[in-house]
Amino acid sequence: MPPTTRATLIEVANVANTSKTSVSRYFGPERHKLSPALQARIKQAADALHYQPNLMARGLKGGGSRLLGMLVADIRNPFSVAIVHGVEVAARKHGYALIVCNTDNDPSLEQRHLASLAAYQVEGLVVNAAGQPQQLLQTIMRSGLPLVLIDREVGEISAPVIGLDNELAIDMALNHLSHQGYRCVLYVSEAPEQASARQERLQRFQQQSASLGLDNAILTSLEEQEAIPALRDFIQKNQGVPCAVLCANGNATLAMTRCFQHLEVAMGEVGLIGIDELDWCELVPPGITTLAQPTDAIGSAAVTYLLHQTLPSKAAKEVQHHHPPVLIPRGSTQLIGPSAHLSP
Amino acid sequence: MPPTTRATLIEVANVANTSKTSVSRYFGPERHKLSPALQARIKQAADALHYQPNLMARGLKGGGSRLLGMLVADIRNPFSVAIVHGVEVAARKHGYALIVCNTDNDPSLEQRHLASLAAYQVEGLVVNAAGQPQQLLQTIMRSGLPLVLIDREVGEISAPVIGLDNELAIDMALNHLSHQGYRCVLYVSEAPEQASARQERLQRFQQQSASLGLDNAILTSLEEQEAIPALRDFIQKNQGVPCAVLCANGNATLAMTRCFQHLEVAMGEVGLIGIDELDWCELVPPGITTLAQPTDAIGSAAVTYLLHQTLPSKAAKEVQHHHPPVLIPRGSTQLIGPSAHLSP
DNA sequence: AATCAAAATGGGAACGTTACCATTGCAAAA
DNA sequence: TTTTGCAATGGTAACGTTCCCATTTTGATT
Repeated sequence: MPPTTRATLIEVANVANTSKTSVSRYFGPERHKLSPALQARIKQAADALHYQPNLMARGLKGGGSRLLGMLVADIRNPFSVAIVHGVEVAARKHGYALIVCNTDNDPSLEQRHLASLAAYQVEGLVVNAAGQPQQLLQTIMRSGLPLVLIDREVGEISAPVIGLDNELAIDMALNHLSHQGYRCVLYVSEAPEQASARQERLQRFQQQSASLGLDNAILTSLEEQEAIPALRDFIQKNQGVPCAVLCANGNATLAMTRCFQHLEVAMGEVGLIGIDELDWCELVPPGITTLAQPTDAIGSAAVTYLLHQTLPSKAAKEVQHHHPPVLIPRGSTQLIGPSAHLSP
Repeated sequence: MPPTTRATLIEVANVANTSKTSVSRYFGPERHKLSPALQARIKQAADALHYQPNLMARGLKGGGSRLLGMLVADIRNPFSVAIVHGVEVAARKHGYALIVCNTDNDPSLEQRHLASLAAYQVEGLVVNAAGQPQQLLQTIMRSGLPLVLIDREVGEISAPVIGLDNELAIDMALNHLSHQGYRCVLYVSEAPEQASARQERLQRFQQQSASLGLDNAILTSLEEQEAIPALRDFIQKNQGVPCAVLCANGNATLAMTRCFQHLEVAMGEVGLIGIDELDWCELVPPGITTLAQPTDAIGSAAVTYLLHQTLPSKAAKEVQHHHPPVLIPRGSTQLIGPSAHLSP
């Protein structure tokens, strides 16, 4: 039966008949400096005692806490969860654990979390921001803590932003719609002021829909009172022309799905495509076409970037900042017949 | 401009013209022992230096790491996420941060995570287990680390299990179905061997459906090859009797939704109710009736329990282990007319 | 053999905190 | 006045690790 208290470095050293320094080396990056014989002795002793380094002590002395911190605006948002998952997997692969803090979109909570993450001596910070905690982030960056932003910029902060290749995503969506025969597109997004990604997508949409010769319209509210009439008007104004709706993110897709159902518009007859892949997109008949974000790749890139900052050893190999989406075509962009109309 | 390196206790003490002990007391539970004057001086100094206690050092010395660990079987499962959210909120309320480890249902990963959480000196552990890491958990419990299980038992581990009141949930589901006029029920669950919650639900279903006088059938596979014929047979055998399907969890609901769509069975005409509330349940027309788990309450109860173990000061106030679900009625259990049949 | 460099190992100090015990000051009890 | 007791404060030793430097051992070179 193992003792109730955890074994320490010193105990291992005693059992292995060596010094704490050597044992420390064995568990650190200098193992190769030990003779094979000593290594074997230490391994045996450590196994026998079930030794595990105390990360608090390590973190204290400057060996690094092996902790990464992550700030998430809304942990119940499937996109955020997917990113968390990606970050966690990547962190683990590098021997780091992850403290996840959910801010529930509350800026003051965001501040407190940020402070407490610093208190835990995290070695890097992944931020998927809700508010604009510029000041605090500025301070943190100045303190030398590596920082990476996911999906959206924060004010003037000069930290890298890792996320979807927004321009490519819009291009892919429009190409797909155009290829499927749709000729005019309604773009639906939440208010773009607060989030740089939304702005990029919107701007690219305006450019590209024009250059592809597609009629276009824009809706920047998801409130039913606005969205339902907007959708109805859009369809009526374009009688006879195959219309489609492009949703800038999962929330927009959700809202538009409701609108389609409310107006009893048949998906496909009017096209629907959304950025962000969600569980239910394949369930709502006839299935909603989406552009899935490569969340694992994004998470992994974020961690890679952070660790390159921490250990300048590895040459700052370029980390990819803009990641391409994956098109998942489903029934909602299947135009029935080349010249389908709204029924008269 | 704050210095690039973080202020320490000693620096604060110097500025406030006092000793580190007093500063330490100020940030600990003994603040009241300090005179108001000294408190004010310390506060001023700490604010000026942006002092924040180094939790690594605190954790080392034995003041507690203020960390809780959580093991999640599958972080992309919405139910798990909801629990994580609940635990995180509750932990924060008590001044604790949460390290979330996702095991992706991989038992070996589970073991490694468990070990590493111990290495971080977490003060308590919330486990939503995938495998049956009995041995490791046994060791951990013996080491005195407070442990709480969510949703399912693990082998013989004597840790408390906090989760849904499974019996009540089944009762509520059956009562609802019966009240809506359904007279025979197909119960769908994943293989119940591995998870105690599934067993409890299944057993209660057998008891209660009998005692309510409902015909019943049971399906314990979600594979389409099995599920589709099972559903078809169930409906055909009960021609003329209003039938319903009761899904034991979100996965089952998902699988059955697909089966309904595949067989073109109209929801409502054949009832559908599921345990676990999911985003898309209200989107699939006519909306799927669910029993939502009170995930925040469950998470909060878990944390409360853990902290009561840690600080035996607060009398071990009873923590609730079985939490009642919330019924969310939708169209899928709306029987059209009191004597609806399958269309002939 | 003698010398030297390099490799392998060990000893102590430090990291920032809290726990424990000692000291101080001051008011109430003798 | 003297004692006692309590509240307020301070000093020192841990906690378990890593880092720096000193020491020992090894093996190659003169």
